[in-house]
Amino acid sequence: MDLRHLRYFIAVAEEQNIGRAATRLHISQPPLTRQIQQLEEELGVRLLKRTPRGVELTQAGALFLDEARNIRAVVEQATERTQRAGQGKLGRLDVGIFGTAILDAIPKLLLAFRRSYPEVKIVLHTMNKGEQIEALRQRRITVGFNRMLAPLPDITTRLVANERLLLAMSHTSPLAAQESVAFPALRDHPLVLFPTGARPNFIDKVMTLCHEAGFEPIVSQEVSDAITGVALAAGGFGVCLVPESTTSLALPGVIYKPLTDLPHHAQVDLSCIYRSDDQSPILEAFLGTIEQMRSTLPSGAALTE
Amino acid sequence: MDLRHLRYFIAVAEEQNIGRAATRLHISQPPLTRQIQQLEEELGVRLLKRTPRGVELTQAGALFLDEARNIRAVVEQATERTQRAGQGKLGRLDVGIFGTAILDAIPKLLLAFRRSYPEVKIVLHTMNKGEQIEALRQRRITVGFNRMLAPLPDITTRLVANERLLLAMSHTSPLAAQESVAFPALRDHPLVLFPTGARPNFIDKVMTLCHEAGFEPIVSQEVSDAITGVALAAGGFGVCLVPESTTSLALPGVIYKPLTDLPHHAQVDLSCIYRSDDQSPILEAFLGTIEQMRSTLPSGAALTE
DNA sequence: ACTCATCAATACCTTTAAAGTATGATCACC
DNA sequence: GGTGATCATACTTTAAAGGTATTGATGAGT
Repeated sequence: MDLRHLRYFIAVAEEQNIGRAATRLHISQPPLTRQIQQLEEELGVRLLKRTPRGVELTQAGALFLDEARNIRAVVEQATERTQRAGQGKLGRLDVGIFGTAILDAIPKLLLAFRRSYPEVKIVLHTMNKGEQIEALRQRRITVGFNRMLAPLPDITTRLVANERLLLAMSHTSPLAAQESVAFPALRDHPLVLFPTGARPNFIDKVMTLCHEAGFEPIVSQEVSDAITGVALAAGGFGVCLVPESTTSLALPGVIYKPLTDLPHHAQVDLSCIYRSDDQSPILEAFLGTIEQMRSTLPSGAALTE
Repeated sequence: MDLRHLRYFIAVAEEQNIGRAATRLHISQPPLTRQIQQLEEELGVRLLKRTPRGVELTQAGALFLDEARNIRAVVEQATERTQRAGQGKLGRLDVGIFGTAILDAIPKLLLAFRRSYPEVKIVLHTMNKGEQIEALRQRRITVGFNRMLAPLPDITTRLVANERLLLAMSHTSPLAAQESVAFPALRDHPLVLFPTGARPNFIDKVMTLCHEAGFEPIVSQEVSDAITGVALAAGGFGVCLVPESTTSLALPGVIYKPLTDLPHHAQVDLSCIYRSDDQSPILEAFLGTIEQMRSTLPSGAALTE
């Protein structure tokens, strides 16, 4: 049986006349007669009763007419859904994010994407840098977000935003009175650093900046993530260098101060990563959304990749 | 798009390899490649990613695989249901019955049919003789039950049962003391007759029997149906001749007595009627059930049609 | 009762498209 | 850098759908 048989049968059933149905189908009458005979033979069921004025449906034929119309609708829907999936409009996007990536840029991006592609289900997976790479390779996620990614052959990195560094501290800190803080002044203040974990990381970056400024920092504590770092700073453990987006994290007693006397490269990137060979239209769509969002993301617009 | 395309695509998706899928489908590899390309082109969607080791599904392909399997299942079910309908095992049987046909034979028949064909929905329509003929011609019912049907060219009549006549009366009736009643004795007793309506009817039959026995009956009352007739008899309006199956109607104060001295043809038929040109397998099945039930129906077994 | 009109079915031919054969291109894997 | 596996392409064969002409059946109208 063929979809053609169904189409033909529906036409014949609706016209109650093989000749008229043939005209409607833009074929001649004899082949239509044969196709219907074929269908009846294959099913082993008489679908039509031939009368001198045309044909009429048997009970089985009436039932099959319903079924045929249903099948036609199911096929149409399947086609349409598949086409939407092929255009990246329908499906699922698994995103790997790190703990504090939930701040600022990424929610904005995901909301913008969801607005454009409401039928794509976004699933978030919290995982660290190494886990993201692993998950990308195993296709458990389609895209990941992270900072300071080392280049890899099979994973493409794409800069989403570049953020300035700020200093988080307790409002009781001796630096709290200043409008801004000169970076070299940090030589005399204990630092809370994060994140521990896969290298290179933000701790390495801060250490390098200090060395470039000609001092060895006093490390008060190394912690796993930004939230813990800011919390310790609030508790008086020291000051904590953070990416600008972290200011969304308004813990009680925490204040953020801009830094001066920093080199131009003293910024921290936020990038997304995906498999280099991934052709998925949903990924395409997501990267397109990032492109459109660039101007609204911190510094991103001003930077080349 | 064709069901063949779906079948082929499912095989390819399952084998993840066009060559192997071709083997499984008992065709060679190139036509299969082409059919898949055709499918992709028609949908405008890339369903497979070609790799050196075979093929793998894209997201859209994975979705289409689900859809294709679903369509296949829907088509299979449609086929099966249609075939059952063609065998009279699935569908609907509209039956016309008269008021007191609900007694005895007809319920037995309907129950037996439902046991053999549980997926045929039986719909009962209470209507009199004329309405049944009309409803048959308009296809609102497939089969009707009635008594004393005049032959018609487009309606076939088939005897289901032949019932003896009994006499219904009040337990206070002067005839109540006898074990049985000789028919000619009715000349002195007022009769309740039924049914009024389309001729020939049971009233005509009773009148003829009286005339044949050499008397003009005293007609106490003519009523529309057996229930009313028996009820009036119970109320003392007279005695009432009824078909044997009416004894299922145990109204308070009613007793039934056998009749003697009656000619052999003093029986009343119960027949079913259907359109002579009706080839419906459900009707076939129902007539088959009647055939099987004959021996258990009153006198039916002993009679030719 | 007979003819005509209508419609489905059949016979036979044409055209389209699916299946087969042979071969080429690509890429991992030794 | 060959070798084997896999998909794609070119070309031929075959099967099946479609077209034309005609027949057969049946009911309506004269």
